[in-house]
Formats: sequence, C-alpha cells, structure tokens
Amino acid sequence: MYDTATRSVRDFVPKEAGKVGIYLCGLTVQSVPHIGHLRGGVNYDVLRRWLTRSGFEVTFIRNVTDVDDKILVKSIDQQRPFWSIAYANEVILGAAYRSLNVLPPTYEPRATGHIPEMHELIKKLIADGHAYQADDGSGDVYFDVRSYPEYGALSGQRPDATQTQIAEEAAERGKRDPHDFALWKGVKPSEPADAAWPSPWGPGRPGWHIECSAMCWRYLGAEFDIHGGGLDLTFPHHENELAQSRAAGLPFARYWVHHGLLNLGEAKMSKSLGNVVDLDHVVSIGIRPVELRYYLVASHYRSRIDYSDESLRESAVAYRRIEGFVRRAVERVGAGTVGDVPAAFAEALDDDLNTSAAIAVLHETVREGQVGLAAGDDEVTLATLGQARAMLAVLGVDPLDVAWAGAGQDGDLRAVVDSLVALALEQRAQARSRKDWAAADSVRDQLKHAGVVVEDTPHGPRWTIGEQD
RNA sequence: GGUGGAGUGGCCGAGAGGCGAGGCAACGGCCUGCAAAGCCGUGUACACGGGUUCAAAUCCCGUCUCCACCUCCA
Repeated sequence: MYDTATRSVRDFVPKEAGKVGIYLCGLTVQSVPHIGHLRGGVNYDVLRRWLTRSGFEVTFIRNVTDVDDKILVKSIDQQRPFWSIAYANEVILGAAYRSLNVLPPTYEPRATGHIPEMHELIKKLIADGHAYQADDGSGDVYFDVRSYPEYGALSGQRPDATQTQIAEEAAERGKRDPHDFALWKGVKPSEPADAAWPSPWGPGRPGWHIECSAMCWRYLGAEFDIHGGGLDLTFPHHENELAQSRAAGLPFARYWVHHGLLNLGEAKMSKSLGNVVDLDHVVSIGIRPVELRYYLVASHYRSRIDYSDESLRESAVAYRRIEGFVRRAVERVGAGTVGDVPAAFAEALDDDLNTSAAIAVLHETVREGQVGLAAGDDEVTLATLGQARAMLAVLGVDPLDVAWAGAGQDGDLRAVVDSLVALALEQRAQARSRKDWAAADSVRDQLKHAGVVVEDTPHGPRWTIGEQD
C-alpha cells in the first residue's frame, strides 16, 4: 500500500497477524452524497473485499459525522432539529452505498455517540500540556500545536510556512497560536441549543477532528492498521487527528491511505462549489449503478477522475461486454462455481490495489471465455466463467450478485416477456425456414423497436433487453 | 508564498530503464441469409527542451500547463 506518511509504497504488515483494522473517514451528513463521495466508499469496499479474500479478518469502521457547523446552520435556517437533517442525509447515503453494492462496514459509529470518549482524550491532552481552555470565556478548548514538535509530519505542512487565519482573529478567539485547532467548542447563543453536551469546560460540542480520534480508539484500539480518507482530508483533518492522538499517547494508524478526488470540469466535485453529480443524475442518463461502480473502480484509487457523462458511458460499454459474456456463458453452462482469481489479477491488487491492471486481466479472461463459448467448449467456458466471476466479486460488480437484482417482480415479468418473445421468434423461425428474409427481419425489427434485441447463436436465438427506439 | 501530485495514441486509462496493459471508437477480415454478439488483424502514444545510458514514456536538469491542500470538504 502507498502510505501517505512515508510517501512510498510499503509492504503491508498488520499489527496482528491475520487481522486488519481499517478506519475510513466517512461523510459529514450535511447534504446528499455526490459520486465523488461514493467513489471513496467504493474504493475502500474493494480494499476490504480483497483483504478479506486474501484471508484477513477485517474490522472495517466507517464513521458518520452528524454534527458540524454547516448542519447547525441548516438547522437554524430550516427551523428543524440538527439531528433530523443529519439523519435524513445519513439514510440517503446508506441507500446510495447499498445501490452500489458497498458492503456495510463492521460498524458505523456516529460522532455524537462518542462524546465521553472525546472528553477523556481532551482531559488527557490538557493534563499533559497539549491543550488549553481559551481564556475568553467561550468554553472553547484548543490543541496546542507548539507543544507537539511532530506537527506537520503527515502532510508536510510546517506551521511556519502555511497560510493561516490572520493572527488578530486567532487571538480574538483566545488561541495562543493561529494554528491551534478546536477540540471542543463552547455553545454560542446563535446556535441550536440542542446541539450542546455538558462537559468539564461548559456545554458545547466537538471540534471537527476529535471525533475520529475518539472513534478509532474506541473500535480499533490505541494502534491500528489503516486510516483512510479523501486526499483533501490530509491537511488539516488527518494531521490534526494524528497530532491529538499521538499527543494523548496513542500510537494511532500504521498506514495512511488517501484516495484521489473526482473532478467535474476544472475543479473537484464539491458541495461548496456546487458542481455536483449525484446518483440520480447518473441513473437519469441511462447508467445503472453497477456500471457506475465499474467506472469508479476502473481508475486507480489514487488517480484523479475527471468525470464526464461521456467517459462514464464508454466505461459502461466496457462493462456490458463483460456482463454479456457472463450471461451468455451462464445460459450455456450454468452459473457454475466461483473459482480462483488468476495470479496476475492477485498481483495487480497486491500492488497498491491496482484495479486498472486487474481489470485488464479480467478482460483477457473474458476474451478467452468468448472463444470457448464460440467454439462450444464448455470446459473452457465454465473455467473462465468461474475465474471471471471471482474477479468480478472482488471488484463488487458480479452481474449475478443478488445486490443488483431489481425489486422483486422482475423475474416474473421476465418469464412473461420470454413467452411473448418466444411467440414472435417462432414466426421469425418459420419465415426464415422459407427464406422469407423480409418477414423474418420485420419481426426482429419490431422486437428491437420494442426494446428486445435478438441475436442468433449456434444454439438458437437469444434475446436481451436493449433500449427502446 | 508553502506542501503534495499530474500531463500517455481520436477518447478513457495502467505502467515506470529494454519486451506496444486493457477498454471505447475507427478501419479491414472471419462468422452470419442479413444482422447482432464474438473472434482475428491494423495504430509504434508518452507536455516541451536538454542530458545520463548500449538502451529513456520510465532516471537527471530546466521550461510550460493543470490539479489538490494550506478555510468547510471524500
């Protein structure tokens, strides 16, 4: 894995043999997720699946941050409790993950559920001289950056060299140094009263970073294997998490994994910039969730994705080729058993989770399978199908995965359509047998117009749902 | 200003000193009554300028362009 802390690819050695603890910074549920957020979820889902398949017992924690400045602003604006806004977005996020076949984490803790753990950390930091209460009566508690010489080690940002809020403003807020960041924020009159918890420093709420330190500690222990998140979290969020955890005596994460961002146009997709594409948009242009997932996985996790509808559509075509093979093969030889993954595929994923290279192996296997299928070689078909499905399962895009099945009634409907199409195909077969090509083609054209694509195979015609004219 | 990263064929996208990843599109062929699907073949691409080397997309130096972070961000 590439480790941000050392800026190099390092052999992955877990803290405890055979076990992996992963913490992924999840979302602040201030609004509905866009596909850039979903990319992160999908990337770590593939990592998790691969580690699991490689024999590790994975504990995967992905948090939800359910209290922050923006949620509180919305709460005031909309005259609704902050928690109802957070929860509504959390539910939508969960549905989006499910529709992309992102497995549920081992646990999904919420920030507001871990106030006592945060207090414990803050108390320890104050006791050890790494944090202090602002003397402006605000009830704010700050981490003292100057008390921690290692500050900046993760991101390479040295306090002296960074831009920061002007010194006077920092001083007004009672900070000793402009770089000091809030561990605890005293409640303000302008903020919702129910977004405050009692604390030794007065009623208030968590600063942005302390929640993750608390939840990592709570669920993965003082030291754990992998901490993940988006590239944009490296600084200040992860730098601050690391500083406050280490200063509190926790060894913390052994590897830092950051995934690349998804750009739309010239800039990263972001809630604040408003250049956002969400799952609904993707579906509205005729792309299925499984195809979006394939698109997201087809790029290496550390690369930037310059999103466009066009590249997404092209990627979907590539996926349909794979899917077409799987379905044709299953019709011939049955679903078979999911086999082993080819060595080249495993090597690719073992090399910093190189999903692009892994997908190249998948395509090669599919081509081999197509040849077997065309030659009527069921042995080859079955073997390649098993391999392909093993690879597809790791990537989370196996077309036969029940996760992609529709809402129940499709199976029945398909049987109905099948018998209707069979009637039409019978007519076509009769026309063909008397070499009445015009009549035969007319049947095929009409079916196509209705959205049923007919293709002839050595074993007779088969049909699939295409696009209606 | 500081920190990190990127520029690969018509497009997407891996790779990182020698052997043309893979996909999409295009063109030619095979198969087909015609299609569809599939298969086979065709493209010598690595921002620019120098350098190192028997050999550079890959290493070094310089230049240009772009992105992210330094404020909330996946």
